[in-house]
Amino acid sequence: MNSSKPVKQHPRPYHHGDLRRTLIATALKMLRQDQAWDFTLRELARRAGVSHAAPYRHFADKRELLAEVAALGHAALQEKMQEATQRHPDDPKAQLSALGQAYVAFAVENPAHFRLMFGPELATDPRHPVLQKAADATHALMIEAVRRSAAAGLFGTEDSRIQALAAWSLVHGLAMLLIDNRVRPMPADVNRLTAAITKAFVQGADAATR
Amino acid sequence: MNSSKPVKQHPRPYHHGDLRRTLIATALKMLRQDQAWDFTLRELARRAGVSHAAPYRHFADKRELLAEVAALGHAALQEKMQEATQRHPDDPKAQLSALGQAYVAFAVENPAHFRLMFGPELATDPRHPVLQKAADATHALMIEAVRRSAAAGLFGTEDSRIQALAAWSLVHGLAMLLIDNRVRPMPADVNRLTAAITKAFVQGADAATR
DNA sequence: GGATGAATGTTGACAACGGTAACATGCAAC
DNA sequence: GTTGCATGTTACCGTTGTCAACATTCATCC
Repeated sequence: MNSSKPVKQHPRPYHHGDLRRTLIATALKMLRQDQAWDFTLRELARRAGVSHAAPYRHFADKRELLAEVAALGHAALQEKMQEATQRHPDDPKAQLSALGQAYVAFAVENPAHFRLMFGPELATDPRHPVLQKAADATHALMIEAVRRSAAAGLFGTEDSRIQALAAWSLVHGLAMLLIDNRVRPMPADVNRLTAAITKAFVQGADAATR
Repeated sequence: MNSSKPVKQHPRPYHHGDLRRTLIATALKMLRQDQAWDFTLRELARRAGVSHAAPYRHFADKRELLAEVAALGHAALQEKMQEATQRHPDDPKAQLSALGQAYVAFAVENPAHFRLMFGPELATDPRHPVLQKAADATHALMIEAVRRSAAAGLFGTEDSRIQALAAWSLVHGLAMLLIDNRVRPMPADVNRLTAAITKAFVQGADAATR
């Protein structure tokens, strides 16, 4: 019977209650929809249903919000990478290849998020340790995989840090070229293309050891 | 000898006279100085010594100006790439390696320009054919070099388009990771690092043919 | 050689943005 | 219940990209 007192339910909690999470979730949604990370903080607030100044109660500024979102992206990417390697428990070569494919696939599926994660707007300044740590963890996964391959005899005697950087560069560059529409027409079966390239890389490294 | 009539010389041509070129030149200067391409159109006008609306007499909007600047970057990069290949007239392997090094060196020396050239802000929309053509020409140089190497027996039987994409991805990714400070500490001798990686790639491809 | 029109530049306006400050509201603890 | 703190809102600031209206110069034709 509709008491006259405002119920503390869905309709309009005068204090949103969970804005921080909502803002991040909305930002993720906008990343997916607009394929661009340069949305407006005010637009974000609008979609979250709050005033344009509300976000500032939870984030110092726009960059801090974006950094957090980017860090989440790294977490998701890392998960995909680990999943890919675990699919080939005893085959370092296959692991490395699968890792690369997972990397590129993530970028192609989440282009805006990927660009945000690696873009210069957040990368160059040292003010966001959250993002820095997340990015380092991604890098570490790459290095680890190459180390395992090296231990299994791949890569010959080359410095494994350099080989790791080469592997990372290869997939990172491919991802960038693909999502920036630099490779046209964008191949329908990106997976096959990526597989071909990563396998060629591994094979080359393999052959070079002999 | 100094007629009283306003000479059409340096001091203050009430009509700047060569604004278009000046704007582009100033933009290039700001790219170099600020290491960022997101400067303000108004700031650009200020430095060029004109009012904030003057640029609109020469460019439809900011993106058009940026597209032109990016296209110039491609031209410069292509020059460096060609120069590098011509340094090794009869050695396709060395050519490919030198090309890659030139590519990365350009990126490291002109990070903001490089990011502008390949960034999504101008790449994804089809509205700037100038830039599109310039970028395609860069790509073509890459393909050409790989084709020559393939003709010389490198790469075995692999599809040369795929190998070209792999080579491009490698150097592009390395460039991106370097200028985004993803590889830390930024190695003082980037050239040695790049040389090691490109040579490893060529050697791998070479070994794979046998 | 003066009128005329196209280029080119300037001023002033607009909405939108990121960010801050002052004020309002609701929850929680004494 | 009062009181304090977290959280939300409104009002404001300076800046930006862009446009429209006005001003100035230059080339051209009678």
